[in-house]
Amino acid sequence: MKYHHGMDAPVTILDRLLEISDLFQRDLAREFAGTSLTPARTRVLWDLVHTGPSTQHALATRLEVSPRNVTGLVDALEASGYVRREPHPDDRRAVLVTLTPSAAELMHEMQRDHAELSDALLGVVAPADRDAFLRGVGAVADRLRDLVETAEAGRAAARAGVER
Amino acid sequence: MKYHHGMDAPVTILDRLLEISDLFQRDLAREFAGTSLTPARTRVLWDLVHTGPSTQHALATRLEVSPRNVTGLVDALEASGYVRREPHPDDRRAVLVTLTPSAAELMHEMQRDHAELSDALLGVVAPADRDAFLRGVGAVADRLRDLVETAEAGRAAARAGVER
DNA sequence: GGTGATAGTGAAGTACCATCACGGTATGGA
DNA sequence: TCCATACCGTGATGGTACTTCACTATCACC
Repeated sequence: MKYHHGMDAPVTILDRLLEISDLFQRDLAREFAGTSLTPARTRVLWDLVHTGPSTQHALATRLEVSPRNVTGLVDALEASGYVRREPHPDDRRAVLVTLTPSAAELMHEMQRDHAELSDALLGVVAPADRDAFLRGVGAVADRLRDLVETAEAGRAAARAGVER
Repeated sequence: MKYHHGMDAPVTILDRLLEISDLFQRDLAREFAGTSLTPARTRVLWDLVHTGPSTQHALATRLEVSPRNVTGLVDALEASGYVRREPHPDDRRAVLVTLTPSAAELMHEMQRDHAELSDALLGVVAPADRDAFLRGVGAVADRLRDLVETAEAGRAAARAGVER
């Protein structure tokens, strides 16, 4: 009973939840293999179809990445014809990133597929279990969100106190 | 009713599941901020504590990445003192990647934390919902695994038929 | 003892992300 | 009106995570 590395821990719910996300991301990546779309670039398009034309700064804030990174992502998307940079009507510093019609079409299709997949997955849960399942997932998500939030707040406080 | 980009789609279960995974990964990243550990390198350690000393090739197979990539990850882990490369007893081409004692300790601690978190999350699900919740997560994971598997098999078949 | 697979790595390239420095623009006073 | 300051985007630079291709060293087998 020293190393017991062969003693595989049982598969926990957390493992299952992580596996689900992993499978989904793998599927998404496979879907766009061969195109110039990548997960990060798709995230940009996904945001744009939800919020409409946006400045790069706003995009960076919502996606929680650096503005510099957005520049690169938009560069790639623009080169492939998914988005256009248009001048901002009343701020000459900013640009408005807008989906091209074909990209908008693609993203709407993706939204439909996403909703369909979600329904299909819910469909495999036994009807009697469905409500409890939804409540459970919601409760876990809420709790985790809470945990991460306080952890980040704690770290931010520690940083403010100790550093600089 | 043309673009309705402001028309936010409702949050689906799939969204929730993805959010859970995202939160978890964010928490993990935050935990190792400041150290030389990163998600990919942690994955290597996680595998090693589960399976014991391993060749890089076996590691690459299990993690589903290229052997070349494993070289780089092990380089970094070795430089930071998490693993050692030891000669394989009966194959002079191969090396055995082994956890250093302190890294083994760290990973066992991580296993405990992981199990604890999993329990804590299950704990926030109402007791009456728990069984249905577990069945639901299992069913969804199984179905998704199935979907991804057949999708990949289909693509592999198409590639074999059309290409080269 | 040669031949073909196998283990690991160098070289080169892509994607994603960060920070820092800088130029252009907006904005709110003095 | 003019200036300080804050803000938008991007060039430069660098790190991590991944890939494929070419190459060496070794193994395994006949």
